[in-house]
Amino acid sequence: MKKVKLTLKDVALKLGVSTATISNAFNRPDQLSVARREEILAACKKIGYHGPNKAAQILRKGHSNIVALILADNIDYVVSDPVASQFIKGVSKVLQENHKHLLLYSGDANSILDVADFVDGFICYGAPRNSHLAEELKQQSKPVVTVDFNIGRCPAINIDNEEAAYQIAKSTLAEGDNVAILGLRLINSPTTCRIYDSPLFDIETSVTLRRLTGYRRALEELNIDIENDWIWHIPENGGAFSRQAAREVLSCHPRPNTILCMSDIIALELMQCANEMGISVPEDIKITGFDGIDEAKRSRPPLTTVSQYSVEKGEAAAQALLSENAVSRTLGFELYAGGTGK
Amino acid sequence: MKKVKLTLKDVALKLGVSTATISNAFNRPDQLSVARREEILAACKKIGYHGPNKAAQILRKGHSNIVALILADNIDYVVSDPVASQFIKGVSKVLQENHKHLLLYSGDANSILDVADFVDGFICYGAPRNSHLAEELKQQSKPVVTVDFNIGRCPAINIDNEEAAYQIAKSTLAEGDNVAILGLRLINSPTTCRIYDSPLFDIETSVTLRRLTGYRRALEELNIDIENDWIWHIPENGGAFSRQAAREVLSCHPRPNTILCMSDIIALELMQCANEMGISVPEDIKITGFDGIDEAKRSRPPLTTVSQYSVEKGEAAAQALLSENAVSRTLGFELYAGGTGK
DNA sequence: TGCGTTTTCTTTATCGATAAGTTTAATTAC
DNA sequence: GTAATTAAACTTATCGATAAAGAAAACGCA
Repeated sequence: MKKVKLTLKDVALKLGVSTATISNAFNRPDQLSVARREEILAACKKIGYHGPNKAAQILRKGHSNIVALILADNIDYVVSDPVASQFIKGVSKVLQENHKHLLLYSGDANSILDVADFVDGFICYGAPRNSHLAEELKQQSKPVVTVDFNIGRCPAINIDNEEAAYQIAKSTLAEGDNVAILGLRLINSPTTCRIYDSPLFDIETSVTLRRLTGYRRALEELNIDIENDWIWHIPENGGAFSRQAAREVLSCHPRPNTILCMSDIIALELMQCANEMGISVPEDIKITGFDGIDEAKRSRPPLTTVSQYSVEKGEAAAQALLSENAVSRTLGFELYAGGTGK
Repeated sequence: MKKVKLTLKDVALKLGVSTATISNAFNRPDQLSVARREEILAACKKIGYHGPNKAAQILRKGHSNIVALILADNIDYVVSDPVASQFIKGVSKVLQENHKHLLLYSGDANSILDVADFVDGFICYGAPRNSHLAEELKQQSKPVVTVDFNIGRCPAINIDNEEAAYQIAKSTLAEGDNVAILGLRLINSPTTCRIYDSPLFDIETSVTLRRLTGYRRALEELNIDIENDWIWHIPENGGAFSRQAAREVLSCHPRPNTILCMSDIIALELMQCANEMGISVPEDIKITGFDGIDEAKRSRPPLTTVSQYSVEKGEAAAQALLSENAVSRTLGFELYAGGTGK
């Protein structure tokens, strides 16, 4: 058994035709007779030539069928987050249908230039916290689609975070409520804390700040005041960070009777804490989440939250990238009336 | 602003040196004087040349820094599965540390030949159900690491599924128990059902069959008989399929007092069903899971299960792929005594 | 000064294909 | 039967780099 790698040239030589003909047999059937084509393909199979080398094709053709999905956060964090997972699911589904491959790329890494030469485009999920990367994205000549933020010159997929937050808050709150907010990534701090007077992130790139705006609008309409020490900043959407905020807020005197959480993970952690501390939901405190992950539906009582259609978001992003003249889209959301908000 | 793509040649011409020198400036610093190198690098930055084209490098150098992670199941399913997510997390961590990129590849797709020409190696997570792919893997000339199964000629990362299942069963069961098993992927059926006399999958490639063997060993030691109609097959580790099995098993007369589940997802679904039906855990039935996902620890009562170190598994797989002379490894596990098994 | 060695840089073949442009063969037209 | 047209195959420049081998300059040492 020969272990040598066969090339187009070898095959051409062996079959006594030109390399162009072999190449055409594989990618341009109209350039040669059907009989010859089948003959060649059969011969290739026989001698173990599996088709043109992809690396060479990438160079020559200028595209690779690889799409890079840039995750603003660490990959290792993102895959554990149900919302992001669902998004990836949607992306990968559409890519597979179109015979494209998915390169998972962390925005933490230095630069997208590492892959820009060979991928066919970028989907960027979440505003990069690395400003360097944001700049590179803007200057990309390859197609780019942004999700949950926009950079102007390319299609963006969003939901109306402000409106969604407004609605969930409005549907839960009642005049006279004593409200706290467990926020996600509001200020530049690596630890969980109240926001006090810290400068907030840029509302242009931060989905969670738009949610805050929505909450505030609802609060205003109900004449409820909320001060900054009733708003928590949680740096990452994970159990440990959320747990600390949950403990703090539940230990307050007086304890708020309504807590708006900017993610389901946070809300679920809060529910568990409440349970451990003997506080009943929703009798003692009302809780709302955001995202609509599966686990929220399995909790007892089920979490009152906003469903984002994360899978559809992924699909929309991938479709936008693959289509020639895609436009930005704002996708819908849906209130999910669980049992924790009334 | 010129929009042309600069090449090594252009740069060389502009700077009045050879292409080789520019190339060396970027990848082989020892081949030219420090002064010249800095001069060149500075000039490149100035004219907007960001370094050698990666597509061309891949062809010429024969490697790409891309590692393909082949998922036996659909990607879209896998990213929603906590165990797989944790695994991916581990893989991506190690790859990032080594400046490699991660290509997520679904085993459902026709063939790995689509990417074999340019990736540096494969990590295959779970035995491919597509036998075609299994064959291709065996014949790969690129490095391959298998996880949760082995194909002989390349390093494999496993845990001792049989022993783990044996231990969790042994620690939970008592003589005289009336036992059912909710199994995962035991027979070739797309629907949830009891296994009856259907032929089981191959124990060589199926982790869950090894778990079954472990359970059986424990049952034998306790003189507990179990018949095939007390063993369910669930085709995928997801809510809907599990729910059906859960309903069925809980509706049996007489109802088993101990149910061994081959995944935490299944066990959690079972707990929820039990709850809805007014059956208490562990008073009325004891339940064990398998995997040790986070949600299992958050459930009430926490699930009694076996923790696999999925993240570590991912790390080990990636390390094995990257190291020259890697060997197969069997990783450890740990019993997690929740409140559902005693 | 002369000869061997080392450093620095250049020349050139090569990685494996594709697509535009040509040539040759086959078909149709009249 | 010959010109015009179409189909089928071939030639070759090119995609953008790298690495081996070679040339030139600089250096060391008697």
